[in-house]
Amino acid sequence: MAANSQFSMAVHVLTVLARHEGEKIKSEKIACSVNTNPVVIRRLLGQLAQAELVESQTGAAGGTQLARCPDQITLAEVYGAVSCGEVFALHGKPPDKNCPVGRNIEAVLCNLQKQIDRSVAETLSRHTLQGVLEVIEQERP
Amino acid sequence: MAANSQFSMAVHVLTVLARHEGEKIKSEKIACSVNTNPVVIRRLLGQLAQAELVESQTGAAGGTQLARCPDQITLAEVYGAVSCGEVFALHGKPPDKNCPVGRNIEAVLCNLQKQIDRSVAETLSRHTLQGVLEVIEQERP
DNA sequence: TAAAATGTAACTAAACTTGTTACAGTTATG
DNA sequence: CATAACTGTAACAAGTTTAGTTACATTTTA
Repeated sequence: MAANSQFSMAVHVLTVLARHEGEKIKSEKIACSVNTNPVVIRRLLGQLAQAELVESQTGAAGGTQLARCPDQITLAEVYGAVSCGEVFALHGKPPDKNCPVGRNIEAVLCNLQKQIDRSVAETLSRHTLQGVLEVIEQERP
Repeated sequence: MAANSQFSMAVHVLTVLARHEGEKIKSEKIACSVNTNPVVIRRLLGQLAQAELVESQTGAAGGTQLARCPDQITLAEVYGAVSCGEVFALHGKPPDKNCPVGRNIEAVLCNLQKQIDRSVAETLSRHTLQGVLEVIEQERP
């Protein structure tokens, strides 16, 4: 189970909201499409709300809707919102500082990590939620 | 603890080997620099050997050395060898196929995943072990 | 005031990574 | 040839993370 599919879920959730722009959607309805528990969805929506990608309303007749038009939400923002963390982890325990490699490798890896993060962000910023929605609508058999 | 630092460890291990080209290095010596257990290193070396990046010799006076020159080993190969898996995971449970989004979202995400993998590989292929080694040697105070 | 929704805390279960011990197999060397 | 010194690998424990679930306080509509 442990594999972090939050980004996948987030894109899914936002796409469902995008298909119903203007409407307020209940967490239970989204959960049904994602095939999970409504609480899992609400937790995820909390993160997306913090990133100001969605807006929720409590109370009866409450629900969630997009905070912006789908063509103004890039997948890079979504990725940043759910903060999947880094692509690879640095050393758990600190390396031996008596060894030249151990002393300097972390800086190298940290730099590498930043390059990869930028590269991933750049790739994702080329996609918008609108683009995803269009593929979905178009691919419907 | 659970965060997959195998790529970091692999780069570390290979850099240590690169610093001693031609010599056979014992897993215990590497483990000392990485600050972990020799068995962890040997497991990692097994993966690197399968990818033909290193060669090990058993028995007394055994050890491991690089299978190629450091300038002919890219970090993309290293990343591939330890197979950290994908940057994000697809859905755990399959989405609801009655919903248009649930029916088609996986294809979209899968495609996205491939794009990101390519992007990461492209970034990493710009770095060689030789390059890492030079930074390490140069940064020594 | 009651019903219906979100927000959130707490707990469980499953999966994964790392660390550790133990031991079989291999090889150099006295 | 016997021993010491390595690698390779299996098996297990411990810690962390994710997802799922239950429960309940809070908010809002009707």
